Amino acid sequence: MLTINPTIAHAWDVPIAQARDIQLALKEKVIRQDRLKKTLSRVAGVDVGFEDNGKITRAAVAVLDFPSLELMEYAIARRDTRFPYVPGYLSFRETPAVLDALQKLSQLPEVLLCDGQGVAHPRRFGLACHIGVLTEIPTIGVAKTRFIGTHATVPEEKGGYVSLMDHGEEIGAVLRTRKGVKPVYVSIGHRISLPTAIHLVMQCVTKYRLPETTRWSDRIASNKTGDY
DNA sequence: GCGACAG
DNA sequence: ATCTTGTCGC
Repeated sequence: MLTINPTIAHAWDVPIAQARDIQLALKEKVIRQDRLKKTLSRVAGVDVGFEDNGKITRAAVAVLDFPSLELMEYAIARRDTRFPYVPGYLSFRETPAVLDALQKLSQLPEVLLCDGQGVAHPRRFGLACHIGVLTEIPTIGVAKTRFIGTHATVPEEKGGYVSLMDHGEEIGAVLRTRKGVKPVYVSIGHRISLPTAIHLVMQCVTKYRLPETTRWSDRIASNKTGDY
């Protein structure tokens, strides 16, 4: 089951200024080194969607067997949306529902790929970090578009990548998961190093741009087509 | 002051 | 995120 350290648990329905304080306090808890199982057997993806013009937040977690990437289990959770979308504070809008979904799983995943940034964030505490620090599950941020940072031209071949930089600091990697597709933005969430995160994301990719973990959670979170 | 801005 | 059709390219 999912247990959150009461020492770091906090309110979600807070003003932006307080959300910022929470980020500044929790960013110190982020572990940027590998603290995950050597041999993985369960990897998961999490994504969030909305219903009723945004009134309802819906989170979906898809757990896949590793390395076969076959869907093993999934969970969906819905709750009233309480926080607006404000760049830099996405986690305050989406995390509550994500925690609910994780709580429904029969077994927690050994690593979780999140749909958004990890430390590639203005205060180095994006969605993936927030979910990771609260749950202690190793997490990786896999975003479809850039939020902050600059980078050189990304090599065209599959698996090619360059550092995502911000004020001289490496905050992530811009990774070409397939030849001829737009790259994805990978960053540390919690309990994993960037090299390991990049490698793991590639291990979760088959024939599409996005890793299977996020493809499954996307599909489940948005009630789309697909058998599962 | 003027843009940029995860989902 | 979500609203939405056809269309260009491999």
